[in-house]
Order: sequence, then C-alpha cells, then structure tokens
Amino acid sequence: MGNTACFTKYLADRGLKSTRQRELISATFMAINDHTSAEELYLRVAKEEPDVGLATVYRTLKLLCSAGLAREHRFGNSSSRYEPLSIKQHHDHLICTKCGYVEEFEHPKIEKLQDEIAASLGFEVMTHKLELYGLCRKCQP
Amino acid sequence: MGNTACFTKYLADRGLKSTRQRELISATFMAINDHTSAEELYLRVAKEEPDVGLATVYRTLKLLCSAGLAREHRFGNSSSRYEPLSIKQHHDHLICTKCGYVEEFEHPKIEKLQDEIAASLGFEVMTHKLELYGLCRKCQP
DNA sequence: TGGTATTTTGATAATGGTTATCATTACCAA
DNA sequence: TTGGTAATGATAACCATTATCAAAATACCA
Repeated sequence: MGNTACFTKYLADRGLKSTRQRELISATFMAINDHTSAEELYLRVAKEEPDVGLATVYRTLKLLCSAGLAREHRFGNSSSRYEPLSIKQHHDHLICTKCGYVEEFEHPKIEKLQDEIAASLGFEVMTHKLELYGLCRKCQP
Repeated sequence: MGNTACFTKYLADRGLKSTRQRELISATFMAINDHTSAEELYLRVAKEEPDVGLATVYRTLKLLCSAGLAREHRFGNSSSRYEPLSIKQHHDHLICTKCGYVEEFEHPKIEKLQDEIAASLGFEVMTHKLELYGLCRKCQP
C-alpha cells in the first residue's frame, strides 16, 4: 500500500474525513523526500492550490505524525522540521553545525544497545532520537 | 576548582564582568542538580533577590552553556530545560512519555559506536544527543 | 580613591513559530 | 438531497525567547 493510500485508510479508520486539502498536503509532503518545515510545505502546496491555509498544513502534519507517516524534529534550536517516513526504516541524524547539512544513518547495533540499557533501568522504549552534531567532510579544517 | 569559581574564571578570561546577579543565578542553578526551566530558575532566584530580571536569567543560562557548565534540552516539544554539567560526565536521557520522569544514563560503548559510524561517513562529531522515549517502570501497564 | 569607558541590568516591547477560535464550507451516510 | 458533523481559512491569541534602551554597576587606571 502506497503512502497516500495509507493515509486515506488512516483517516477512514478513525472516522476522519478525506478532503482535497489533506490529500494534496500529504501527497506534496511525501514527494519531497527531505526534511521540511511547515512553512516550506505550505509554500509548495500554495503553488498548486493557493487557497490552502497554513493552519491546515500544521494540522495535516500532526495527523501524518500520528499516522506514523511523518516524524518531527527540532535540530538545535531551530523551528520544527518534518520528514516523511515512507518505506524507510527508522534512522538517526548527523547534523553539521557549520553548514546545516543533515545526513541520515541507521545502525541496528546501537538500537539493540539502547533497548538493553533501557531494560536494565526498567524502561520500555517506544521511540528514540539520536542526533550527532559536528562537522561534515566539507566543513572540516 | 568548584563550578562557581569556574564560571567566575570563564567570565574573567573573556573580559566579562562578574556581577551579583550572575553569581547568584549561577550558584542557584548549580545547587538544583536537576533539569530546570528558565522560568523555574527565575522564581528560585527571585526568592533571594526579587529584583533580578527574567532576561538576565536567560542571558546567564546562555553564558553557562558557553562555559560548558550547563546543557540545554528540549524533550519532545516542551520548552527548553537546562541541566548543570558540574563534575558529571556526558550522559543521555530516558524520558517517560506518560509522567514526564527523566532518568539519566551513560554508556561508553554507545559513544564509541557513534564515533565509528560518524567517521565512516566523514563526520567529525563534537557533541550528541540521545533520547529514549517510553514508559518508566511505574507507568507500565 | 575617584573618574571613566564599557558592560550589564531590568522592564518591557517585539518576535516568530505554533495553536485556538469561530463562522463558513465540505464531506458522507442514510 | 439532506442533515449532522467534521474540516477549513483567516486571523487573533499564545508564549517562550530575544531585542531594545535608558539607567546602574563594574573594572581598570591614573
């Protein structure tokens, strides 16, 4: 099942309505395949359908997060950015503190270690965020 | 060297002035030994010295972070919280998504893995944030 | 010690991302 | 189609944080 269909099903399953705006915002978001701010997404959507409101973009992004189709990040102290979670599995981020470049990575061994540590402290982990801040190859002296 | 002395030295080293407010805010902060918001710290400080302004608390917290004596966190989407970094070494956090309880942990093996992964991607890591979200022992069904 | 340049402070206005409000519109099951 | 409910758009409100600026405090030097 594609992501768009997945979102439509999510809406139907909870008695939420499938609207033109939600479909458009969700489709536009999924097509970006990068970390996006609500504002950026709003501008893209507005090109196609100028009457869509910023509030609806925020509302739809929240829905996409609840549906497990998006994830919200706040790298450093900047404003929220969202990324589509499509088929990709969970992954973490390397953030260059100089140029802002973001690279994704994924490492099962770390995930396993995390679960072990949490269990030893009596926690049951649902999700996690791992962010490594430093200098990317280009920004190194 | 104690943390207060350390902060005073940090100020002196950069030609910044050591003021009554900075000393009081810094001392109050160090004594808390927990994750604190700017507002909370402001209230505590105000008990002792009612004329200290909130802006100065924010300014001093920023200074403490630059001095390496504090660290800023934004767990989930809540407002910033700060923690004293005193003698404790770097550590990570387990956050209970139900009751908000925060537990610290530290694990050298994870740190080592992180550095290896980053290096393999050409990154030079300066700092990192690892947050595990889930249910603490008390909140588990 | 007193004078002075400079920094810091406190009060408050401004900022900016995000959310709440509410009248209007769109959806969808019957 | 209709009726009931949910969603939308415009915009006001929110609220944590930052900027502004006149007044006060500090550090340095003679």
